[in-house]
Amino acid sequence: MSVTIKDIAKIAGVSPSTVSRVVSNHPRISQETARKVKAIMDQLGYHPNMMAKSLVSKTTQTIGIVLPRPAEELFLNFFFGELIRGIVTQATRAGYDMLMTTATSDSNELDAISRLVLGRRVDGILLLSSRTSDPIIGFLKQQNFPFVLIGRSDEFPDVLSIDNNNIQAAYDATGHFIAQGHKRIGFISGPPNLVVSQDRLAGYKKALKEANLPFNQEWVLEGDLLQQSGFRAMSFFMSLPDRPTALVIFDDLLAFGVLRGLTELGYDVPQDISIVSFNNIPLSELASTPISSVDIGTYQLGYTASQSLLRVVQDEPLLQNHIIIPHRLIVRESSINPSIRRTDSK
Amino acid sequence: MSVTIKDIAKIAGVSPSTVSRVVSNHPRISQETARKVKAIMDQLGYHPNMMAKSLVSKTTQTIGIVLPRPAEELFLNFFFGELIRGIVTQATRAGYDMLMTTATSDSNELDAISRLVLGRRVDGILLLSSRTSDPIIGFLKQQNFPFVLIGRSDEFPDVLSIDNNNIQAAYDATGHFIAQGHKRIGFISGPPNLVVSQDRLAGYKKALKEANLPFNQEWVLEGDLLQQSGFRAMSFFMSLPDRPTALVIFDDLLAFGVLRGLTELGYDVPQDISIVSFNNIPLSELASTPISSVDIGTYQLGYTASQSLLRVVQDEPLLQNHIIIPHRLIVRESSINPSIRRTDSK
DNA sequence: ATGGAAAGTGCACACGTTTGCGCAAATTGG
DNA sequence: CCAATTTGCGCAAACGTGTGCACTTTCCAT
Repeated sequence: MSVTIKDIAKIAGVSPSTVSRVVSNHPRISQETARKVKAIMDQLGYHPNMMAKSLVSKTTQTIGIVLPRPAEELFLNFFFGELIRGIVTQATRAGYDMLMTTATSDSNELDAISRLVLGRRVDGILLLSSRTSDPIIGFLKQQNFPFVLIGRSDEFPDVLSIDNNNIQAAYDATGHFIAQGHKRIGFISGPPNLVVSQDRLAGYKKALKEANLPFNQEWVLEGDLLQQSGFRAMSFFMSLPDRPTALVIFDDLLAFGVLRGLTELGYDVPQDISIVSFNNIPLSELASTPISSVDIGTYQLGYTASQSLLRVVQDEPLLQNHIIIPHRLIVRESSINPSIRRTDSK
Repeated sequence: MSVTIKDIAKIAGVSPSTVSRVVSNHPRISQETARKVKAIMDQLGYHPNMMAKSLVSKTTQTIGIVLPRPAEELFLNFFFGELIRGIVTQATRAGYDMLMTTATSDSNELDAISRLVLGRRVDGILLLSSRTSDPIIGFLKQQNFPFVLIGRSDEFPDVLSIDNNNIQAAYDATGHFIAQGHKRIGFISGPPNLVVSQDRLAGYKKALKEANLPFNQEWVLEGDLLQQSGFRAMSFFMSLPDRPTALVIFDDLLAFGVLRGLTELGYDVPQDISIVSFNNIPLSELASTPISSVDIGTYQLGYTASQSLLRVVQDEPLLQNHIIIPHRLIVRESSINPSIRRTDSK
């Protein structure tokens, strides 16, 4: 049995209300009573029961995140760990805890969310990925429940969101190859239902167009977030009679798969084929050929998202509805082809 | 305002008690009433308020984890993401959520724990790392609060724990070099206050001893969990007049740092120096020289720990107090030195 | 028919807090 | 010195749910 406010009250010879007011530093409590009650609390090791507190205050000091797919697939990608690192750091600093649950399949993700929301377990929700069409957003809006989206929603443009400018990011990455004189640039995309996949594809197309390079549908493949699909995409590209000389790849883990496959097949990176990818996980620079990658400030993304959510939850004014975290192309060996360079400078 | 049990009761023309019994499938409720009440619940979209439920049932359907250090340092290492992946997957399957918080410094970790425990926010706690001396364990035991330790406690041998046999693991890794004829084998350890660091060091010593190789204190360095310290350790080793030909390294991330440093200095792995490390993060095989690593079943570690904890929480019998997850040395290029091989087979 | 058990439901209280309101005592100002 | 205000505290209700107990009704066996 843990010690309650009533126990304290009884011993201190005051009413439970008074004890409650002491813990919440109510102004109309005398110095003396406060001291006496606090002493007893310390002595008995009192800690407020958060469940009771939440029940009446209708607030939980907790934010929720729902991992968008079975966690198993998800955490394989370093990206999410980094995101969560940002979130939990900020939340903790602000005195909030983080409740994490996961959908066991794509279909019951909404169930998982409503368990948290309608069960009043959390004060706000952080959405970790944005799909092109997402019933969850509609649900949360309808419930008028505080949430922040990491990513972007085309369906609901007024939703609070933290994102990168992924169009620009892909534009930069592709432009990096164009500047080197590459004419045949392929693209390995992410899951097609993610907004970020579409944005990066759009940036790729935009760069090609501005450089008057033809867009070749055969040079665009879909991947997921795992190495294997990078490997598969690579195999396909290399089997083409007219294959690209450079690849823009949706994610570092995919790029690792591509790199590995190319090496196994005896191709040289960046000599035979150059690659650049996104997210810049810490190990990109430690690959057999250090991988050029667009750093999207993953940690910052999570940290800022948590910060915005807590602002909303606490009814503080939000400076802007959409925050863009800056990106930066980190050029490493995988995307600098010396031979092409030479051709250029001639 | 969300719909409560009372609302349902009023509409259905029954008492709140009856509704409560319907949701919990109490046997002594007539089929008819149950159907009627359930229909109304569906129609109004009833969801039980978990806070109220927890208050009376004294159970939260939640397990807690406290990240042992500031989350920032922690998640940089892939290991923890993998661990959490195992935990959250199992917990979700069992119908539990996971509450995550973090200590903002080493000193207030106990505060973070007691917030969860004494605030009755969680039903059980998972301890992610085991230090040689840890006040948290004493606290939890004294509170008689359910918890499971990932690792091992020498102070409290009866504590429920999930661990690897790290002594054997390091013994195997070291033995792998000894078998190849290496005589000068160095060791880069982890944080000295972790039990796992000590175990692996012990396994290393044991292997040396059995092979009648001298133990050289100069060849044992302490690192942390980050690349940089791997780099530093490597620099030191290479500056020695009489330096090791093989290194056993506490963690993959450290190994990445070592590998990178060696490459930068123009040394060849495994020719000039062979390395083997622990944890086998997915990227180990994708390093410039694929890194040999002892796979400790990280995901399994988390999954099993969560499973054990939930058993305890639900008062189910536990089959054993200490579970050992098997390890396996994955040999890759970084630890196979062809030249030494040749010498051996002659 | 009759007694006893079983089924079905409601009452009232409990869980540990917060908070509006009321009241007495202390303080203030003219 | 008295009225008006302020200060300090307790009462009681509320938050949404669970559950022991009692009560009525139905069922079954004798």
